[in-house]
Amino acid sequence: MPELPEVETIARGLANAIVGKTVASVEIRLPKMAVAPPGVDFARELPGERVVGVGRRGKYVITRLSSGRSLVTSLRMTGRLVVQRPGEGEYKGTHVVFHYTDGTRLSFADLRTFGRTRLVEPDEPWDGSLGIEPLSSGFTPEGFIGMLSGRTTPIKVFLLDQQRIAGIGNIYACEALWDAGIKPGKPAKALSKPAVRRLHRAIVDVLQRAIGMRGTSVDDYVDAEGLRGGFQNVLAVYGKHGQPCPRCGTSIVRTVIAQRGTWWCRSCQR
DNA sequence: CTGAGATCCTGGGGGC
DNA sequence: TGCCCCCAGGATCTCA
Repeated sequence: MPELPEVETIARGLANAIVGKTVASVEIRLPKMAVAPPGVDFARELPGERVVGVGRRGKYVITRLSSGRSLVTSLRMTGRLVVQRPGEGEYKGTHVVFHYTDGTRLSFADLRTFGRTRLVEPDEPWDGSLGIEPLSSGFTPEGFIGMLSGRTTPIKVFLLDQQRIAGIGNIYACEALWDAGIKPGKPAKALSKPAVRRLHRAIVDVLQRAIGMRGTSVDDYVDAEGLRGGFQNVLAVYGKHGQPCPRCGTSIVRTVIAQRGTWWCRSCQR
């Protein structure tokens, strides 16, 4: 499931691969996957648009177009954005295909069809409810302490709330909490200031390390070139039910918090 | 404001 | 071997 590091890796790959290309046509096989403002025909409006940049906000890939419009793509759990050359085979569950004038294509595939790509007008404030970027300079330890104060919600639920911090999903929430030695179910307001500082550092550190390894492929995540990431090889707790904690050797447990699988060490996460 | 629960999907795992 | 059941999981919506 693509989270911030995976989406960052995809966006960087796309920036290398499709900036400067011009859309020739768009094939929409599953209409719900391609969303446009009322009265705008997605497939009809895009031909002729040139890709001028690709970036990321939270878990969204943002493709900026020459008209000033953007394509905002959410991959959810099983979405893939892969650049393909003429003749390359299709991914299963390919629902939207952007064909460029040079013959290459960008395939948006998603087995579970939860993903969406949305055409956004130049001034449309699409990300108003998204929280702070955890790798931005605005995300500070002191600011994080303020965000958590008074909140009774479990710290893990807080980390997953995209309206607070944008981009953290289940994998990196589990890994950061393990790194900081914090119990996932602990109420946010009950964390000591040193614990919040450790968690702040752990979040930034785990996200940066994961970007360095081009993301985590536990399921079917691949980057814009169709390649798997490497961070699944260094995970400490995520999906490690019954295996020894890398820090203390205690068996990792799996519990459920807010309907989500949660892996952690009962011994060194307090 | 806050939180709980439903919803959307399909592949894969468990049970038998 | 095969069939059925159930479940993961991010974002969004409704409801309390």
